[in-house]
Amino acid sequence: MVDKLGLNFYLEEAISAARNLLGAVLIHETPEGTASGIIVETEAYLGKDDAASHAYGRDTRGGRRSDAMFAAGGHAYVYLIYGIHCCFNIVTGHDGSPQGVLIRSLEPRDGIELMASRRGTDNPRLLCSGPGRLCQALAITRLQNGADLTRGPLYLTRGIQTPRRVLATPRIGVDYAGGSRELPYRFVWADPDKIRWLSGRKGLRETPVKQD
DNA sequence: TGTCCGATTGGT
DNA sequence: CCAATCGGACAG
Repeated sequence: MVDKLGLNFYLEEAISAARNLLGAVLIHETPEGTASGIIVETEAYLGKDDAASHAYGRDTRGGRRSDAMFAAGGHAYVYLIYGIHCCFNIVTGHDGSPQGVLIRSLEPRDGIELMASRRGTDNPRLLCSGPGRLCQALAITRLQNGADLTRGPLYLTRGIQTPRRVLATPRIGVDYAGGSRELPYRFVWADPDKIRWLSGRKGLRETPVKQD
């Protein structure tokens, strides 16, 4: 178990965090074994002014599904979508500021056999390309909602590689969000060896994002 | 209590 | 293109 990302990393704003999370490694250690992947696709979701966000129109917690988004950065927000799949978010910012980063795709790294078993497929491209798929591959469920990512078996580490090419595109599946629909809050690692792991190829000709 | 629908996925 | 499957959000 190596250098977990610490609290300071998670306190930044969701948009810059979403960009900076590309290349980090998401790891889940379970009794079955350890599974991990390199983050290659993210989306930022902001607070009460972002119509695509589950925190839209909200200033405070209120016994709702999205309450975990109000936690301090470094916690998990996991929710069930379509009654079937889970989606995993990394909460960012300070306590009371509801924002987070949806992890949309990973490049599979450790525990590939375990992930294949959980996913019911050997096709490496179908293991972690998509928010629901990666949750199944890493055994992330609503039990992890609110989990502290700086302590415990679900955590991140700094990756080895640094993205050379990053694109920003509109977020996927938020056509209901009116004016927020077109905001370029989806970030994809667009280098040739990473594109194959993305959940979709749409919008890959959008705004290039300045590198570090 | 009742209705509507989703930050998705997999199969026709 | 469409069904799966269920709980959150909101109207009444």
